[in-house]
Amino acid sequence: MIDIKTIRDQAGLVKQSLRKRNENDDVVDVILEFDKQRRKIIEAVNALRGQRNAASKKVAQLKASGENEEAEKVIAQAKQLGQQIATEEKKLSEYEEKIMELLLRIPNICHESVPFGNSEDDNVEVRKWGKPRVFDFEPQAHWDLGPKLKLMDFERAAKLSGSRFTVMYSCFARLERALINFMLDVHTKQHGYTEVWVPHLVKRETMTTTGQLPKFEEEAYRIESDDIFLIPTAEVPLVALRSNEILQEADLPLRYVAYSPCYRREAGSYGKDVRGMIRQHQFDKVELVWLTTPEKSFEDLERLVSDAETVLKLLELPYRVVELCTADLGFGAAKTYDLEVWLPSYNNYKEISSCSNDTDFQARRGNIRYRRRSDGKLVFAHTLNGSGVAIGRALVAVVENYQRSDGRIDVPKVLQPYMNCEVIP
RNA sequence: GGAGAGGUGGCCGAGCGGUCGAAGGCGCUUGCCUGCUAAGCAAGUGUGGGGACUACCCCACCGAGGGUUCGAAUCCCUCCCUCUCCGCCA
Repeated sequence: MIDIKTIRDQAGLVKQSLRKRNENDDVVDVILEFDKQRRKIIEAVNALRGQRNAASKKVAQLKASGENEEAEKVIAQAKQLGQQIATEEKKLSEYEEKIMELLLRIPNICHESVPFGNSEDDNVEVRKWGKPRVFDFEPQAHWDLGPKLKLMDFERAAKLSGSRFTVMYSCFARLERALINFMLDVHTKQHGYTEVWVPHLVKRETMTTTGQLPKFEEEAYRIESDDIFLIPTAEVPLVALRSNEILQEADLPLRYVAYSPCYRREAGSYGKDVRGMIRQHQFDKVELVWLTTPEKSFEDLERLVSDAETVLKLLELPYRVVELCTADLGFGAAKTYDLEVWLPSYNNYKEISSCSNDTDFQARRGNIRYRRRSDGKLVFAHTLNGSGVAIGRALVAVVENYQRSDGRIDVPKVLQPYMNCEVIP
């Protein structure tokens, strides 16, 4: 959520940011008008309440000195005031609700460094690492190779759960688990993250903190009986972990890493990535989250990206780093880098990690603050999140990039201790 | 799921219808004192919102939301959470 003060003081900037994202900016003027009304009512309510408080005080005094008749008179007046206050308060809460509803649906303000663009085609490649392997045979896509090896089973997954699910057996199932452990170890041991184990079902409030709600409710799986949601990423519980808390500046940055399954309805992506396990309703991910200060957050984002890159480097998977343009930026993000891994089946790079600085957008929604040492003030923290990295897509990348002409798959060196083998199967 | 207890400021903890934004303690800040440190003494120390927009005034906030009342941290209702016991259970 952006600060209503920013809308008041820098309406132009907010409108510009919305337009850069290809969004309508009319909402800004609507909010400004509601805000004007709201403040007018607040003035009125405050004055009325002041009068009533004074009257109540008088009642206490009069009763103490035994002037009961006089007290009754004042009580009658105060009762009148109470009714007026009630009407004004009702109007006030109506405006406040309207403003909050709109505010919760406005995306974060793009950082000035974000390249302008109209679609994902305008994203900017920042750097490349590794060279896509040149095969001396026709490499197979994982959706062909996996079932052929009887290690991936899309048919039975569909029987159990419908489309966009996968069943895996033996070496592939173990590879999934190996990747999870490998990545958690890299981030905890090499990068110093704190490992967190999180709930996969969260409250509406928690989903609102990170920005999944209210705008994208149709994207989430919801358990109706309890109005509780399956997390679409561990970012949700990790960011909200410290909601409504006051942090110590000395403790910042807090850096969390968590493995979790991710559940996404993928509403509206009907034609996309229909083959294989690239786009699933359920997938595993190791997620990185930082809670940091406004002064450091953009610098920290570079660190976060580099931490995610380390995983791909260690796996020796060719990838590139792309900076998202304004039109492709996510709802809560002020700036985002995507990591894209080379996939032979796509003959292209495919997103495997997305690293964003959400600035104070989520912190304001979740009320995550810290006490600033320099002046003792409470300020909203900045939150960063990034995949470190997506497990399912990493598995696909390993399978496709490490395949041999005989259909077997070499196990990347760093995974061998986790797999207890050098080749699959 | 059943029975009971409870949720108060950065923390601990009083208050149970009016002068309570909230005693007391701890912590923190400043000043004094002091070879250093510790102790001691004194003062200060919540957040948010409105308006004047400087040192000022007002309003709200004692888990959340409703209600009773001239007036609620204090009474009533609903919800959330924590703890204890019972039941069930991976």
